[in-house]
Amino acid sequence: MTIFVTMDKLINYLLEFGQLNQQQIDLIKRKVQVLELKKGDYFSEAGKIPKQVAFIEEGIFRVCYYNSEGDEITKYFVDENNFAVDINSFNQKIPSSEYVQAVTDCKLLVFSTESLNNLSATIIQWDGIINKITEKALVEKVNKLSPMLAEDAKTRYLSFLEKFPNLANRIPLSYLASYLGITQSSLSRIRKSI
Amino acid sequence: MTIFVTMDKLINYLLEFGQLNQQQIDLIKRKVQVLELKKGDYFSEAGKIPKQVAFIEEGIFRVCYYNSEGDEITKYFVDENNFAVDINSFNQKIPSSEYVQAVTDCKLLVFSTESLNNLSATIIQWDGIINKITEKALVEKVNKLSPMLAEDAKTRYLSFLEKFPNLANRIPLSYLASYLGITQSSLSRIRKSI
DNA sequence: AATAACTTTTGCCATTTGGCAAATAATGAA
DNA sequence: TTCATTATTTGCCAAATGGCAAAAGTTATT
Repeated sequence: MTIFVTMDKLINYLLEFGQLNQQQIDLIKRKVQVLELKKGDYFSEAGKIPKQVAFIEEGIFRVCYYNSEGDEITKYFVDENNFAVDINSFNQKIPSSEYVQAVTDCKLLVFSTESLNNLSATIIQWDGIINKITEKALVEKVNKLSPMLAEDAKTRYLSFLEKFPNLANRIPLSYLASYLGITQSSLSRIRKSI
Repeated sequence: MTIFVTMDKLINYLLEFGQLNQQQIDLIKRKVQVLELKKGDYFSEAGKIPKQVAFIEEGIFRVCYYNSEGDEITKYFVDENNFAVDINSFNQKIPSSEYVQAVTDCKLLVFSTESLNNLSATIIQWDGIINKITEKALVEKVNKLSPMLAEDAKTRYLSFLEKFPNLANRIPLSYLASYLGITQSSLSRIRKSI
């Protein structure tokens, strides 16, 4: 007996980027593993779980690193209905200095490296779909980051609220501040001033 | 008689991302068009030249847009030995609000859309190579932009100098300032303070 | 309910950056 | 060379942000 899991969100997401027949969809579903993480858990970190790709059904991730001054920087957030792309997997020689953490409780659909290789070999459109997804995710990141540099702190916060109306209140102030490139106290004051 | 153009930089660049035999290399060379732009010329702008992909043999591009306040923002620079990726070509429905300008005199190798389609259909590795190049370029952009947010203006400038030691003195102050997200006068003062 | 641990707000002041306009320097064209 | 144009620097002051530490507020645990 197979446990019934719809994975609708994932399949619909993939179908935005290419066509798949029912047989292929079923194969994809079989290659996916359900994973739940609690708030604060690490998805990717020293050894624990090998680098894999996760589709976030519910919850928020953040991708972080420590800069040269030792401050923890939140590079970006990844929310529902998106893949957590390991941005450095293209740079495979250098071990990633980044880690990925669940900001809220998360429900994930995880592809292992083997599954990905298998799907790539079996489904002719797979690589194309994954490439489109990756590129779109990266372009979005650039398009989010770039205008932030020209904005002052308040505008950055307001833009963030506009783009992610339902994210700000689920993220600790400190994470958001480090993403926006301002201090906690400044963000607190900015929030007050609105 | 064929004009002899080596295109070494381009070919070597492509070979970093995948293997190509001599026949394929010759085909690629035939599909490429040499284009020279003068400082200040636009590579991509309202209609003039249809969106194409350029490999920069010599010179510097900048990709710009106007933000909601009407300020001209330099989103990023593209320098020698890189492709000028039209970041919004993946978003084809929306006409790009960005334009691409030569910051210095430039020597380019240009692929038209037809050439790209043709190469894609003829050379089996082509799409894979292009995807790798695109992803690498985008990842680099994210990795450059992200830390800038956490830095103050002076540090941003110093980081820029470190990463592009031979770029700063070839770019007008105003372009660099808008890339760094600071005003001209601030950048001028910062430069003085060093 | 009480405690501890953590998160957010606040106060105080120094520093950084911006806005604006004028002065100076550099560049290009005649 | 000289003039016009453009780019850069500077002065002045206001506004924004940071640094640090204490206070207030939250949350989780016992």
